[in-house]
Amino acid sequence: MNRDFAQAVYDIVKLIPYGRVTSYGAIAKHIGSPQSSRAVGWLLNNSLEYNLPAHRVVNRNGVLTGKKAFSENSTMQSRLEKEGVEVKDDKIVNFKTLFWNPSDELHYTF
DNA sequence: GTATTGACCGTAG
DNA sequence: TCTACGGCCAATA
Repeated sequence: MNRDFAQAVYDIVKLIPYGRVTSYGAIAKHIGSPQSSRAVGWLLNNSLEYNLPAHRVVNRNGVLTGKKAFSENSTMQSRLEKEGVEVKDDKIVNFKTLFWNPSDELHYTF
């Protein structure tokens, strides 16, 4: 597997603050491959065992497209709601407000 | 080495 | 506003 790519994705996901969310595209863009959002999603699916806050990562519309990847079909939504994120019909209500841009954390500079 | 799949995204009609 | 298509990247068969 492309270790560098995977590592970068995992590191960024780990930086997502409590109660905030981001998108696959934003992560991919921050890494340097704006078109690799699919790979990001794939990697997250394979990193459920890594103890990452993967539930804070959704698609560009704020929809919980990856909820079915979790053990229970409602695990993702439950965790988000537990963090104060309002979820309605599988999508984040205040997505635009809760959205966390990785660029805000300038720890990562490419 | 080729084909297919997947937690996606942007553009065009 | 909604749908369709193509493209991109990593992993698997």
